[in-house]
Amino acid sequence: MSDRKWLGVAFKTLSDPIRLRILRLLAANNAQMCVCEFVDTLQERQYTISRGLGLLEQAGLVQGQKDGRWVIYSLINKDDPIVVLLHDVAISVEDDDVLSLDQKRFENRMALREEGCCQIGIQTVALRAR
Amino acid sequence: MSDRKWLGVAFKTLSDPIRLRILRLLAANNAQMCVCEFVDTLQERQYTISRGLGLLEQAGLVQGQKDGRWVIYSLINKDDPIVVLLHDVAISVEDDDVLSLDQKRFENRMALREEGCCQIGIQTVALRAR
DNA sequence: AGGATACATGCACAACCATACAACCATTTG
DNA sequence: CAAATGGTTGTATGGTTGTGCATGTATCCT
Repeated sequence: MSDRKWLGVAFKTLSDPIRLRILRLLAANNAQMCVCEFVDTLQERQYTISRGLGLLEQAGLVQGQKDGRWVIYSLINKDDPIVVLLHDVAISVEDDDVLSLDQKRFENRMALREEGCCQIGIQTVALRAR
Repeated sequence: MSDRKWLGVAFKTLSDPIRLRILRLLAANNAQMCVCEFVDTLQERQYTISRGLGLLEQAGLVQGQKDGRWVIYSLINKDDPIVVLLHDVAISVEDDDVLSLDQKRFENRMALREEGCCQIGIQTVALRAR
C-alpha cells in the first residue's frame, strides 16, 4: 500500500511540531525542497531541520536525493493516507497562524528560485548552524 | 470542521501505541465501549487504558459518558480525518499482528455483552489495578 | 590548494513521558 | 452500613527525546 513503516511510527514522527510542519509543507504543495529552503521557510535552525528530515526519512515518509552540494527532499508517496490528510488540511489552514505563515514564507522563498532550483543557500544567516 | 484540537495534539496523542490501538478500535468498529472492555481487548493494565482514554479525551478525539459504575467511551466525530484514516487502515489490517489480534479479542469480548451492554467487568483479573 | 557553502551528526543536558504502585472516588449489592 | 466493583488520579522513577553547541563530510568556487 505504501512504503511507510508501521502507522504508529508515522504518528510518532509527526508528533513533533517542526516535523509536522515539514511534512505539511511537502504535502500541501507537493513540493521538492532543499534543506536551506526549509530553513528559510520554517525559520528554524539548520540542524533542527536536518534532523527532522532524517527522522521523516526513517519513518518512510520522505526521501532525500543528493544533487551536488544540495539535498532535495520530496514525498515518497503522495497518495499515503497521512500525506493526503495533510494536503486536505491545508485547504482550511487559514485559521492556523503557524501553518499559514509557513505557507506564505514558502511561496516567497520559492519565488527566489532560478530555473526551478534553489541557488542561494540559507538567507536567514542567524539560523545557520555555525 | 471537527472538535478535535490542533492536529499536532492528535498526532502526539496517537504517538503512543496503546492510545493508537484504542482509537483504531473505536474508529474501525464505530464502537462504544466501557473501560473494562478495552482492558480485556487490548490486554493492558486498567490504569494504562484509563489514562490513555483521558488523553484521547483531552485531545478532543473521544468522549466518556458515565453510566452508573461504568464509563462508556465513544468517538466525538467519526468523520474526523484521522478517524477516517484509522477506519480505512483497518481494511488492510491483516498484515499487522497487533491490530488483528486486537480485532479478534474485540469481537470475542463483544460477544459477551448482554442487551448491548457490558455487564461483567474485567475478565483478565491480573490486569486490574489492584 | 584553500576557503566557503550545504548538509549531517556526536555529545551533553534538560524536559518530557510512560509506567508502576498505591490510594482514592463513585456506584452497586448484600 | 460494609464490601465489592468500575474507574480515576497522585506520585515517584527510569527511559526517551528535543535542543544546543560544536564538529565533521562532501562539494563547489576562485
